[in-house]
Amino acid sequence: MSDTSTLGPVRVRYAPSPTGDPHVGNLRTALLNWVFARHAGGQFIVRIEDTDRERMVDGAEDRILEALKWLGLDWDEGPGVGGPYAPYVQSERKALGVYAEAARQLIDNGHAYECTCTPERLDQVRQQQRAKKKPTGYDGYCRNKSADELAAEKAGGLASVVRFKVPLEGEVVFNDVLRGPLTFDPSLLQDFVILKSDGYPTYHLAHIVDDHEMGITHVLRSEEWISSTPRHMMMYEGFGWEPPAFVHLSILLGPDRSKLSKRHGDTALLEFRDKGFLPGTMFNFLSLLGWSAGDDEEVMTREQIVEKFSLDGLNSAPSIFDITKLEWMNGVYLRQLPVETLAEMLIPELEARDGLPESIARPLDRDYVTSLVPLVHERLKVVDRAELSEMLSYFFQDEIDLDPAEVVQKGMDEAVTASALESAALALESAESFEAEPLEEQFRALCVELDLKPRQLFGALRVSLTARKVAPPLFDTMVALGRGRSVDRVRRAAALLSGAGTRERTVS
RNA sequence: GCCCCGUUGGUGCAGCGGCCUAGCACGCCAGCCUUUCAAGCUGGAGAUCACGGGUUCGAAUCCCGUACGGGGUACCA
Repeated sequence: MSDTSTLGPVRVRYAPSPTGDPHVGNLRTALLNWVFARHAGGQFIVRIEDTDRERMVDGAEDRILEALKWLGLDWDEGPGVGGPYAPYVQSERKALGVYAEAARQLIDNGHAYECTCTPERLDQVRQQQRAKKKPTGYDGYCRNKSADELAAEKAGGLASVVRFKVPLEGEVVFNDVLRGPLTFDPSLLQDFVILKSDGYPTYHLAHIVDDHEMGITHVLRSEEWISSTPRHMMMYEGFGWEPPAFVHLSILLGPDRSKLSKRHGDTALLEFRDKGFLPGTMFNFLSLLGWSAGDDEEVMTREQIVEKFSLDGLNSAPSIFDITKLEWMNGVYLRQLPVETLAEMLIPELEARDGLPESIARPLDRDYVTSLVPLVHERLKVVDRAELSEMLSYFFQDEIDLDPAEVVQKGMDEAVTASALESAALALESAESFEAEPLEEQFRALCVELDLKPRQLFGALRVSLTARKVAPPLFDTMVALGRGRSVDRVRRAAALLSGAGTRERTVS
C-alpha cells in the first residue's frame, strides 16, 4: 500500500442507516474514516442511508449525529452543514429521481431488467433451492421477459423491481487495500434487486450512485460487506465508473467472540456517555480496536492519532471489545482532567435524583464540591452517580450512619477506642493549624502517646468520620469536613462506644 | 449447504523471512510506598505464534490442507 498522500484529495464517508441507536462498532467505522480523512487532509462526509423505510427508527438519525458530535467527528459535508452534492439524505435524493434514473440507465445499457416476480414465488424458489441444498438466490425468471409481456403484467397491476443482470460466467476480482486481491464467482451471486417496488433503491444501488456522484475515493466499511463488494464492482462496470478503493475493516466481537450486539450489554455509544465515559476515552479506545500506530503508545490524543494514522496499521482480524481496558483508560483520562473541570462534571451527577441521597439539599455548594474533587480524583474509573454518592455522601450529611463495631480496630477494645477518640477530639479542637500536614504530624505524635499503631488510631478515626473502612486519605478528609464536623463525629463515635458499650448496637 | 474473511498469553495490539531466548498495554499475582482504598513504582506468572504438511540455509512471518471462530447468502443495511 502506498502513501495515500500521493493519491490526490481523499474523500471518505460515513453512511449510517437510521435503523437504531448508533452502535460502538458503527462509530468505530465512522471514527476511522474521520481519522483517515483528517490525516490525509481530505473530506469527511456523512450521508444518511434511509432507504429501508420499514426498519426506520424515530430519532435514530438525530442520535447518530449526536454521537458523532460527542466523539468530535465533525463532517465537512452532510446533514446540517450541506455541501456541493446536497442533499445528503437518500430519501431526499430518491425524491429527486436520482436512483430511478440510474436504474433506468442500467436497464437501457442491458445491465439490469425489470422483474415482476411476487415475494411468494421468490420464497418458493428459495425453499426449493434449500431442499436441494443448492445456493439460494433469484432464478432469473424475468431475465429474458419481452418488453410486451412486461408491459402487460405491469398494466395488470403487478408490482415490479429492477434487478441487476449478473454475468453468468467469468470472475470478479477486486483489490481490498487490507486483504489484497479477492476473487469471486459471479454465478453464485444471482440477479439482485437494485430498485425496490416502493421506488426506493437498495443499498447496492444507492451507495454506488452516491459514492460516485460525491467523488468518494476510499470506502472504509465493515468486513460484513466483503461478500457484497463483487456486486458493487459489477455495477461500477455496468455504469462505466471508476470504483473507489475498498478497505474492509475487521468487525467488533463481544467477549464470547460473536458479533458485538445488545446481548453483550451496552453497545450503544451514547450509553457509554451516560455511564460516565469521556469522549476522549471513547475516541482513543475505539481507534485502537483493529488499528495501531506500530509503536507501543496507547494513550494518545486525538491529534496524535490523526498524525500517526495509516491504513497500514489496520489489522484485518476481528477485535474484541474489552470493557475492562476501557474502564482503565477512562481512569487515565479522568486523572488528566483539571480539578475544576471534573467538579463541573460531577456536580450535576451528584445533584441528580439518583445521585446523593434526597435528604441532602440542592443545589450543592460549587466550591465545596471542588474542594472534594482531589479526594476522589484518582479513585474514579467512570463518572457514575451511585458510585460518586457512595464515595462522597458523608461529606454532605449532617449525621452518618455509624456501625460502632467497625470503629474498633484490631488489637483494641471499645474502651480503649473510646478514650483514644476522646483524645483525638481534643487534639482536633486544639489544633493550631487545621491543615493536612500539621494534623498528620500531631496525630502521629498522639499515636506514640497512646501507644497505638497509626493503623489503629487512623482506622478508628476514618470510620468515625466517614462510616467507611475505605475512604480518601484521613487528614485531607478532616480538612474537607472542617474542624467542627470532624470533632463532632469523633466525639459521637466515642460516645457511642463508651456509653453504648453494653447496649445492643444499632444495625444499619 | 455454498461463498468469503480471520486465527500471536485471559483481553487489546506489535511483529511484514534472520535483530524473536516473541515486545508493549489491560487484567491477574507479589513487593515497595503507606493510615484504608486508589494512584505510582518494581518484579512475576501466563504464548511450543490454532493444528498438520510444504517452500527456504533459516518461518509467527510465504504456500497448501485441516480444525475452530466470524461474516455473507433478503424488495436489510
